[in-house]
Amino acid sequence: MFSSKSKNALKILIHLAQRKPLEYIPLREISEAEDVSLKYIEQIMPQLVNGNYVDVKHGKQGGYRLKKDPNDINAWEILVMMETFVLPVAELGDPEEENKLGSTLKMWEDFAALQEDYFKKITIASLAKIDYVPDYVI
Amino acid sequence: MFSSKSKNALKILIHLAQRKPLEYIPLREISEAEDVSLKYIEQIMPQLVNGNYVDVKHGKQGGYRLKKDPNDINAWEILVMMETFVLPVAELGDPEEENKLGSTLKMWEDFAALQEDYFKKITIASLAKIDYVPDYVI
DNA sequence: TTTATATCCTATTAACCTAGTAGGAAAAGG
DNA sequence: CCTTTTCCTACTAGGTTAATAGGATATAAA
Repeated sequence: MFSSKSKNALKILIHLAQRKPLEYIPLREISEAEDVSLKYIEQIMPQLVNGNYVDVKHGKQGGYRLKKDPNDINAWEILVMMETFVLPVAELGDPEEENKLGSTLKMWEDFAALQEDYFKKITIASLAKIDYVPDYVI
Repeated sequence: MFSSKSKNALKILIHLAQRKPLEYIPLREISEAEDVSLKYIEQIMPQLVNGNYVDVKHGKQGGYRLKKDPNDINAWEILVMMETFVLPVAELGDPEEENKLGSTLKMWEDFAALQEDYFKKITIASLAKIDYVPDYVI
């Protein structure tokens, strides 16, 4: 199961993508619109800032805004950033550990690839149902 | 991430599929071969019995044996049986909850279907690399 | 009938993770 | 200086998992 942090991070990015570009949106508005507590949402934002997905402005009239074209953000990178693990089983990646999976190794590897491909094809723009996106050159 | 119960349940079924059919295999042997503690494996077996995948014989010369043709057991049904949740997000299934997912709903639904399809196509026989399986009519 | 072998049942522990809450500091505009 | 807003850090409660453990029960073989 994906965490509520992942789910909410996606919802936040979608919300920002649907708002007027280049305008700073305070968390209070997102919190009310998406029905997530302000305090909880506050914990998600630093990662989105750190990942260079959003821009911050402090103080009055401040808030967050998208820093990238939503066509250039895919769901997979957000999940990877927010989740502790995105692997179907912990053993993958370490050849020593992978041995323990025996004949199931390929099944898990192929599934991991399938999952990654699936989410990489989904963009924030497509989720936000945006057709045309103005310049995001900031 | 899938639990170690799921991983081990699959490995146990594969082990049984690779052994001589109709013969009872004691857990001690599986425990040693697959490097899982006897006590831990003991907790997994009741579910496999309950799901009608294996047959039990108590006492001396007892143990477990496959009750179904490994070609007729797929990985998905084992995962569903062993995991508390197999959904990518908890909201799926309940229309009220699904609303909270907003425009990400379809993404999660489609992924759930993709995952199910993927694992349903994988049989214990294929994992065990068995070509021909004798009668499992018990 | 005894003994060794096996499963069965139930409890417990430790570790980890997550979700959500909370308080107050710092930044910045008006 | 006041208000708005983010930032930082700590905390708590709850749930889940992995793994261990002890002893009861079943059964075949000697």
